[in-house]
Amino acid sequence: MKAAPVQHPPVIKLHVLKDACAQCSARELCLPLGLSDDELQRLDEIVATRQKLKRGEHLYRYGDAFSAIYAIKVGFFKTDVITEDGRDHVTGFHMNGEILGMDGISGDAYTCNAIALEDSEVCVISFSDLEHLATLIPTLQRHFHRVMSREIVRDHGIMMLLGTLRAEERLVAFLLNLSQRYAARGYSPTEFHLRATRDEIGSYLGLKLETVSRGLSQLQDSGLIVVQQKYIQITAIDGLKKMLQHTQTC
Amino acid sequence: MKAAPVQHPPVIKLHVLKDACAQCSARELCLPLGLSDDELQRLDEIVATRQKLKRGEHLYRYGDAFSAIYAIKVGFFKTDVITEDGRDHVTGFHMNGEILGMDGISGDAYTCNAIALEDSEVCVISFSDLEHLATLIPTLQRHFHRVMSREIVRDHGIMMLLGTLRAEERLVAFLLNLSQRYAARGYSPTEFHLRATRDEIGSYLGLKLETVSRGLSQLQDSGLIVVQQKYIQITAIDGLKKMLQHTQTC
DNA sequence: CGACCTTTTGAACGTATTCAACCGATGTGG
DNA sequence: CCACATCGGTTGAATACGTTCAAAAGGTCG
Repeated sequence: MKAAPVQHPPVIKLHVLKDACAQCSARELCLPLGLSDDELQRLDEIVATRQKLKRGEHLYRYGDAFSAIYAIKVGFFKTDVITEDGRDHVTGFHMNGEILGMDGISGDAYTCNAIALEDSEVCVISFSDLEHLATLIPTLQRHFHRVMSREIVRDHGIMMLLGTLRAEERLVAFLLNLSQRYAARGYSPTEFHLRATRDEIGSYLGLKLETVSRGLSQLQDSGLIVVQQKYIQITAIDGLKKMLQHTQTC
Repeated sequence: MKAAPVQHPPVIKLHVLKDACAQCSARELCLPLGLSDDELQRLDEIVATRQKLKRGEHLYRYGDAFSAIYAIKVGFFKTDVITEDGRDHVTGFHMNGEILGMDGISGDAYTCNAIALEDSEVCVISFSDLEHLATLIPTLQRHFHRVMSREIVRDHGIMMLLGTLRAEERLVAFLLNLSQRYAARGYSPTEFHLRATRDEIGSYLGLKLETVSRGLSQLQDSGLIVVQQKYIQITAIDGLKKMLQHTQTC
């Protein structure tokens, strides 16, 4: 709910340097991918502000005026949509290097809520600035299009999950997806903390929280994972993968 | 199961004029939206070819090299994704004015199949040409971003549908969505032909074809619609809408 | 006209949900 | 520091919903 920042060039130069894209650990997963040093610096210049959020805070809300997209620097977010009749549905979990807010472009207002599930920090990228810069740096334009396209492909995957998988398979797909994304960030692919509650996971997977809980217990009983509250350890990743390749019919 | 059609681009130049965006009935829903006459013409120039497809033919397949997006001029398409283990899932139904192929941008290959459900015609838009032109025409760039964003928002809506609605509610949402899109194209919002089979609708909605059939019969018995095979008449659109607003819990 | 595909409908079944009780972890204030 | 309240998670039993299996009717297209 802050007012749009006035256009002072940032005053604290030291922070800018240390926060710059070039120094960011998420660089290889984020917008700067593939840019030259020179181009990177020009992108840096339009990332006017960074914003910190405490656990539970909204980055933006459904209906807020759209003016920026956000790159997650550190932290973990969920996005959810709400229907007229009050039902809500988690549309995604998002970690560092990923871009939030692209849903807002089409109607000049965000169409979902983005909520930090742990203390987080994002880079605020003015969308009009980004579009302008994209006309000057083809690599940036192309990469931004890839990022949007990747979001579409991701959504198709979730639709498939929701449309064709059974409860336990959905959980497995969810865990493997997290595992892979943690791996891509240099974290352990077999050991991590869920930041989301069973209820949030259930909403994301189209299941009730009890079903999520039962599913996790069952995977543990099968010796594939170890669960302790939000702590997850994958003890047989191949076993999990096999559960998804397993053709049910015939 | 037909072999892919051989790649003759249509040779006939005279058609180009008559097929131009300015004359297209889908113009107001398509990429040209908001362009000046001059800009429109420049867009027209990069739409090198139009392509006709018979019912059942693939516009592109999963894995095909990506180089173009497609604007549907006339016709009706479905897109579906296929998993390693053979399950497939319909991710969308698409009508004139809508853009296909944006899933291919991120990985330089299409990630789903696009199949004509009736005889159709599309405009082939070279993506590199489009990106180039977008750097020159900010309105076009902005609008293309809106189109991609709209696709993301649409997908979120489907995820919500698949994650939270019951079988009959999914059907109602599906019918209302079609109704609204037909209305936007100047067709009757209360009377139309389904181009998809019960099986395809079921795949899209995460239901079995029998459930789709039963659901439609039930809506008919409730006096909300009339069904005759693929012909649908909505006799009480407010009644349908009420079914979605109805808060189930408390 | 006949073969095939799509759709409808019924009955039995299975999976996820609902309702409910309980447990454990976390956090707050006296 | 402990008692207590709260929130999140687990587990069981009954229920409901959609699926599966099956048969038959209705369309469509060669």
